[in-house]
Amino acid sequence: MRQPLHERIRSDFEARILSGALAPGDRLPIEQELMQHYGCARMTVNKALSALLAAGLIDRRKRAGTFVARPRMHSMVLDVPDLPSQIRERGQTYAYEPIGHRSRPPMPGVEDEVQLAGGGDLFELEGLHLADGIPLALEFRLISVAAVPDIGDAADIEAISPGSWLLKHVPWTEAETRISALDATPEEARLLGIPQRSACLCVERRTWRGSDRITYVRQLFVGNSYDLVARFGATNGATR
Amino acid sequence: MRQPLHERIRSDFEARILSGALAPGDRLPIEQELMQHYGCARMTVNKALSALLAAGLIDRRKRAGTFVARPRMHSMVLDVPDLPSQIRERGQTYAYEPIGHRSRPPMPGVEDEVQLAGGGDLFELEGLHLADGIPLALEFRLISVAAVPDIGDAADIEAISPGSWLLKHVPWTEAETRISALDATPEEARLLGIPQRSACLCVERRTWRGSDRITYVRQLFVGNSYDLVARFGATNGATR
DNA sequence: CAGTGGTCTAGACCACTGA
DNA sequence: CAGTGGTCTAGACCACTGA
Repeated sequence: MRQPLHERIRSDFEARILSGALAPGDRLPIEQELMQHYGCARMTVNKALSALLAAGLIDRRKRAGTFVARPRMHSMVLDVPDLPSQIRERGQTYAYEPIGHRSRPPMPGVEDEVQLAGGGDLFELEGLHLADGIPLALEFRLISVAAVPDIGDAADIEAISPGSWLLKHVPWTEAETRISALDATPEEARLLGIPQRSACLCVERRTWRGSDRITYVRQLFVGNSYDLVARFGATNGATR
Repeated sequence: MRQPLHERIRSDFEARILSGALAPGDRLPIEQELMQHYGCARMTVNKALSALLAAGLIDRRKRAGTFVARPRMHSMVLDVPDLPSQIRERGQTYAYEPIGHRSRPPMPGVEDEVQLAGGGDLFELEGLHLADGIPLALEFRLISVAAVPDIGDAADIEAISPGSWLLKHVPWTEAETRISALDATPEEARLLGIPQRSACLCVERRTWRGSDRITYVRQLFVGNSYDLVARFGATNGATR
C-alpha cells in the first residue's frame, strides 16, 4: 500500500479544486457515491473528506451535501527561520556579537514590560547578527526571568545566539510578529555600519508558552540586504 | 453528543502539551491504553491522535510509540487582508486614485514579465491607495491578459481597487510575498507626499491560479503608517 | 421526513522498526 | 520478532436540516 486510498481520494479532489475543474460552490458526490466509485468503506471516504475540510477546501452541510469552499484567501504562511541557520544556508558564516546584557526590573508604567516580566525581573540583551563578519541585524531582546529561570547562568546564551538558545531551552507555542520599515537612528546606523537614516526592516516578535510570556525581541535588518518571504498555497493546513 | 469523544481526547492532550505538563520528547500512552482509559474503540483514539499529528504537536513512530514533537516553530500565519477592507476596518475612508494604465507586451529578457505574460500581453496599472484622502501606498501592478481576458473592459477595475477586482474575478490559489524595506525614490516620495528618502515598507506579491500566473504587484507603504502583523499558534493547521 | 454527514464500534491484516 | 501505529471494513445510530 504505497499510497493509502484515503490519500488518493483526497488528492484527486484537491487537484480538481485547485485546477478550477471544481469551482467554488460546486457540489461533490455524496459519501455513498464515492464509496461505490472507489469501492471502499464509508470511513475511508470520510477520512479523505475530513482532511479537505480541515484544509478549508470544502464545506459540508448535513442533508445538503459537500461543496467546494469559497476561497478566503487572506492568510499566508510566513517562514521565520532561525537566523543563524538562515545565514548558513546562504553559504555565509554566522556570528553573534554581544553588545551588552543586564538584569533589571520592568519599567513601571510600560505595560508590555510589566506583563512580560510576570512579577519577576527582565533579562535585557543587545547584540549584532553578523553574516560573513558584516552586521546584518541589530537585536534588542527582553527575556522574562520568571519564565526562564536558568537565564541566570547565561554563559552560553551569547555564544550561539539568544534566539537559538531560547528555542532550544524554552520553546514557544505562540507568537506574534510585527513588521515595519523605519529609518535607523544615528546610533543604530553606527552599530550596523550603514549611512545615517538608511531604511531598515524592523521585525518585532512577542512569544508565549501556553499563557506565559517568554520574550520580546526587536530586530533591525539592514534594508538592502534582507527580505522576508511568505508563501501561501491552498493546500496548507492539514496537508502537512 | 455535544463534544465528540475524539475531540475531547484531542483537546486533553493538546492542553497537556501546550501547558508543558507533557514536554517535547515525552511519550504518550499507546492506543490500547487510551482505548481502555476512555472506554472507546481504537478508531476514535486514532482520530484524535491523527489531528494532533496533523497539527504538528506529536510524532508517531511504529513500534516506538507516540511522542510530543520537538517544536519546529519557523512558520507563522501572515494576515494579508484586502487593503480597502483593512483601511475601512480602521474607521478610515478608502479610495483608489488611478495614475495610469496601459496594455503592452512583456519586456524581452525580463524573465519574470515573460513568464507572467504567458504568451500574451501585460496590463500595467499604477495608482495610489488613499486612507482618509492621504496616500498610504503606491501600487504598481502587472496583470496577465492571457489569464484575465476580460481585463480589456476594465471600466470598473479602477473604480474599486485592482486587488479587490482581481480577487473577485480571478481568485488565486497560490501566492508568494516578499517584504523588504527601502528608501523611496524622489518620484515615489512625491507621489506619496512624504519627505525624500523616507523609509518605506515594500510588499511584492506574485499570484497563481493553478499553474497560471495571474498578477505581480508591488506596494510601497509609507513606513511610519503601516505595519504587517503575523501570528502563530501551535494549534493552527488541522484544528481549524 | 428523508437525505446527508458526524460519530462510533469491534474487529482485521499489515508495515515498520527498535528492543 | 513482538510491539506499535497505519489503514481499512461493514456495519450502526444519531443529529441536523433543507426539499
